[in-house]
Amino acid sequence: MRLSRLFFTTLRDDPADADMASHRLLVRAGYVRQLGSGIYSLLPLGFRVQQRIEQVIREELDAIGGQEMEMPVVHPADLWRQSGRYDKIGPEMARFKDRGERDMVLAMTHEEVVADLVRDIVNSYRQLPIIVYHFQTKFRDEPRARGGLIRVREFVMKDSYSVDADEAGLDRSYQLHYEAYRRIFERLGLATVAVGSDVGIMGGSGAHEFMVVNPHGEDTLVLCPSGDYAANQQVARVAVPPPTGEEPLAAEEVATPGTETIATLAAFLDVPASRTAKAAFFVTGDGRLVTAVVRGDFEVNETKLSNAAKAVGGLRPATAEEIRAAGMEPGYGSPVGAHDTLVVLDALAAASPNLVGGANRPGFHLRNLNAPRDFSPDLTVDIANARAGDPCPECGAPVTLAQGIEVGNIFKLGTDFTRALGATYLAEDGSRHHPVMGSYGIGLGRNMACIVEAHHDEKGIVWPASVAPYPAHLVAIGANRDPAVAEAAEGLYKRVTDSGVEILYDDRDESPGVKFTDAELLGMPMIVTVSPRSLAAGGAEVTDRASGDRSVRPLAEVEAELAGG
RNA sequence: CGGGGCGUGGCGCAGCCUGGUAGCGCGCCUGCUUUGGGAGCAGGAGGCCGCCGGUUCGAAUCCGGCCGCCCCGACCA
Repeated sequence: MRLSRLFFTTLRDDPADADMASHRLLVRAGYVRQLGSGIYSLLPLGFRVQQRIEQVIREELDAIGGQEMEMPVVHPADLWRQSGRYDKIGPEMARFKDRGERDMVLAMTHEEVVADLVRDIVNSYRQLPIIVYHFQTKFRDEPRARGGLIRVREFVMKDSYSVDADEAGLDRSYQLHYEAYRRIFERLGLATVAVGSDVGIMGGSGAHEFMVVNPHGEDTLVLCPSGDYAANQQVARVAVPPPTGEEPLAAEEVATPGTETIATLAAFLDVPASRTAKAAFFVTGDGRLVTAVVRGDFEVNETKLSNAAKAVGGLRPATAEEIRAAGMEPGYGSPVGAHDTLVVLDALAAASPNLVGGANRPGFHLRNLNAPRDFSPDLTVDIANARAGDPCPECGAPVTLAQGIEVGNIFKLGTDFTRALGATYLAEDGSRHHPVMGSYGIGLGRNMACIVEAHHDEKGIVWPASVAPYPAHLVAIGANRDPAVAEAAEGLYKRVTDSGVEILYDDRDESPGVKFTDAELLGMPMIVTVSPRSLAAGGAEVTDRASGDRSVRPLAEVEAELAGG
């Protein structure tokens, strides 16, 4: 591709609205342009990178038996009503009516379509298992786009779906994807950590997210330094140490004026926050009051609480009136004497005797609070939010926290969708079952951005060879005043191109400085310079973009290497 | 949705406070010179100052409303 013809432009200045390196560089180097908030065009260079990422994914999914297909972007709303998600999903799903006044949606994902196809096509266990996938545009009306290509509203995603006869089959398909994802991200040059994650609106029995550690990441990861444990903080377990053997003491009320926070309470009584109990109050989407009790030195993890309480429609903080209506006092609250509320006690708090907790009377707390003696929890489960330095739930070493960007995810869906859509198959013994599904996603643009995050320097992008839009960038210097340069560069370009290998060729009438700067900004793995100087030295100067190593090599040798792919 | 910031030529910005009819750098076009690290000289093109309304003799500038974009938070396969 001749740069003189390429539809692109480089920018000398950073765009004002770009914060992240990937955003800055992809715009400056002419790979992408923004059209609206969270909506981007891929220019020819960016599109080629996306295609190369796509090809890596395609190869690895084909290798585990995946079959590529394509499913529609626009779905009838009825399909989503059948799965129950039409009402479950909020305004992030775009909805519209077609000319016949029929409700339609822009698909955020394709579980429904796969389940619908399975319903039509699969009759027998002999047809299973199946892995299908496609690369398709998604539109999700995110509340806030951010970080350039990191969180956008319209994007191309690879989504694959496994359909198996039973849970054991799902486990195999899930494991196949897990391993394929490892290989994919390895080939893309992304260092990922697979973390256990929340299943969210998908339901299902298990999920992992493949995360790239990055300070701009939107998720917080809990990582064991020895690699024994990695989880999204949303679901990260908090270890419960063995009982101390401390005997429960008699509860006693103590006046604690003006201590509505754990910090003021601990200071007033001169006890560590870890010897207090914190009550937090929420209301579920269907109007139930949930009282969560964690140790005072922890925060409530709302995801874990919401899952434990099976909160329909999520949780919102309760109002003071709602708390008082259940017999509790904001700022001095505990489940002692409470009524009409689901009490969820954190496992660590349950294992911590003699805490200071609210007396449900303004200005008073209770010393030596102990469950179930002083109140009866409906549930005793882990609902505390993991902190840096907490012991790893596997090995006990202190965990660290890091921010991460989710570059891929895998979900065990189970039979929710096939059940809802009424897809069944006949087993060997003639019994009828719902196929078991899994779903697996990778966002292409986000991966492109993460690759740039991981592979750039102060001069520009440094593409890994696996995804570079072109393997090499040929720069002709002084071609318009030295016919030998023009002839050598044109000849090299023509013969390499004729061999079937496309490279970038800077044939523009620009100064050497501009050409070198652009070549480094654009980031092809190899920069080949042909100039009077290089010819005098015996050929073309070859620069490795990543290492900066340079050498002058005979034209024929460079040509052979490029043509050889 | 809450908080903050920003909207002036393709890009980056100044001008706004204190109203008087728009400027700088880069880029772009033409010519000459230059040619291994974002060249020089000369000439030139290009702006509904986000939109609507108001105040005023006069608005990029002051006032009101709206729209858009970015960041933090809320939210989130």
